[in-house]
Amino acid sequence: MELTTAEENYLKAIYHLSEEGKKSVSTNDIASSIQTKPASVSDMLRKLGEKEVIQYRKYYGLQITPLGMQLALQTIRKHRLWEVFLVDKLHFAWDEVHEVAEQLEHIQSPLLIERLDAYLNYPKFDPHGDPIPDAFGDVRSRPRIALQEMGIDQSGQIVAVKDSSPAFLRYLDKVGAYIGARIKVLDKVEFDGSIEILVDQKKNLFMSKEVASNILVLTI
Amino acid sequence: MELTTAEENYLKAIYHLSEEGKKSVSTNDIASSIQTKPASVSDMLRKLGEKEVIQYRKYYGLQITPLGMQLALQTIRKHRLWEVFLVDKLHFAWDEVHEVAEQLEHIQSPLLIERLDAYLNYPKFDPHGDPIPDAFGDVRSRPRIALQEMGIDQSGQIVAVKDSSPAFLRYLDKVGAYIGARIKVLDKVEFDGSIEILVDQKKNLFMSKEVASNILVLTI
DNA sequence: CTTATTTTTTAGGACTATCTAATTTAATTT
DNA sequence: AAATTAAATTAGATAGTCCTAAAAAATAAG
Repeated sequence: MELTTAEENYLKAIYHLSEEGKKSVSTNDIASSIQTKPASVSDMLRKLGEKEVIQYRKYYGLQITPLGMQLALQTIRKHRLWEVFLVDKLHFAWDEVHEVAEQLEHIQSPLLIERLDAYLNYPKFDPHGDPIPDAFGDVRSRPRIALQEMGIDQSGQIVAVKDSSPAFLRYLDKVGAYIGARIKVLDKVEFDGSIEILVDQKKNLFMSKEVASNILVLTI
Repeated sequence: MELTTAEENYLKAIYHLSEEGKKSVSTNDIASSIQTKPASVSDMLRKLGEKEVIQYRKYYGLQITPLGMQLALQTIRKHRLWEVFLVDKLHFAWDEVHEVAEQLEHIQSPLLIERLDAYLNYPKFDPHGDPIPDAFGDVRSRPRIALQEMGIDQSGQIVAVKDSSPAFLRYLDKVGAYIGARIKVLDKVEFDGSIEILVDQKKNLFMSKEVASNILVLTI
């Protein structure tokens, strides 16, 4: 089954909104997440329903089907592999990759993705720490908690951020709290919720609770 | 100035047909080179004329403008850089790259192409031996002659093929007459026009005149 | 130098994806 | 429960790209 670029973008948006734990995905949510008008979304939902990648009853809402899930994960896989390529090989910065990956993810060539995956050494996470689905769409996402939730003396590895705005990513880069960094909680201040961590066994870092709650850690 | 994917494809086809030495490029030529109908071509020519990438007078023919040339060369640059990437880094075979490069060439990101160029070490030729225009659209194409035209004892380097059909490329690969191979003409048979060459100073190879006239050599 | 043929263009339609404005349905408030 | 508000959908346009069939222009043939 073949989807157009627009259909892939809608389906990806639907998948992401579904994953965010929301009980149901609204037309307006989709419209604002892909910067289009609700009327366009209604049109597309009907089409996606006909293609059976979502189950859709008008006015009642939608549900992504297993087929739709599979297809969305393939697109996400491609997006994240390209991000790894851009950062690891072409030395793009975290906050420069998204727009280009949005284009690259629509290139149709199973062989290309297979080879790219091998070339990048079968990465499991993208530069933002999000897991890369495998060729079958399986995501082995290890349980992650917010840095804010960790206890004193607990150790872990930074694997993702919730807020991936360029400003936030640049801040993290500056202080050395990059994806993959090993950290240990040294102290937590009850009063303001701030936290002190040790990064890579050498650098002490203070963080406000706002920052710490945006950083996801894989605990050891 | 921004062109759509379809416009880029038409312009590229026009550029290539113009380069083939034909005095003028016909609507039918364009139609068959991009596998579409003449009616669609007429439509598009009007649009390309309005965008001033070609000079177009209906029924009289067209001429590519300096602007159009510049844009076509940028697309060709991207196409060929991607081909180098696919072959050098992802180990695609010569005859597997074209279709994928056709898609990749339309990705819009000047930074991406700049970085890709650097990553590939600023290649001057693509895997078929065709020259890669630089960022300004300049092509420094060295004079090349058909292997068939070389004299006995003359040396050179294979830089391109005229006929790049998969079958022909596979044949070349098999006999070791790859792009970049250094060769020397050992003998030429008057009778049938066949030629004997030494490849990489170690392998003797006999070629019919049909094959030899399809191989382009940069003489030393 | 007319007629026939080929080439090219136009006319009109289909399909995708988008929009604004109007309408319909659902949810909320009083 | 009726009225109001919010959300979602449909109607009707527009723009891009392609098509088939018909018409117009240029070229070739008799």
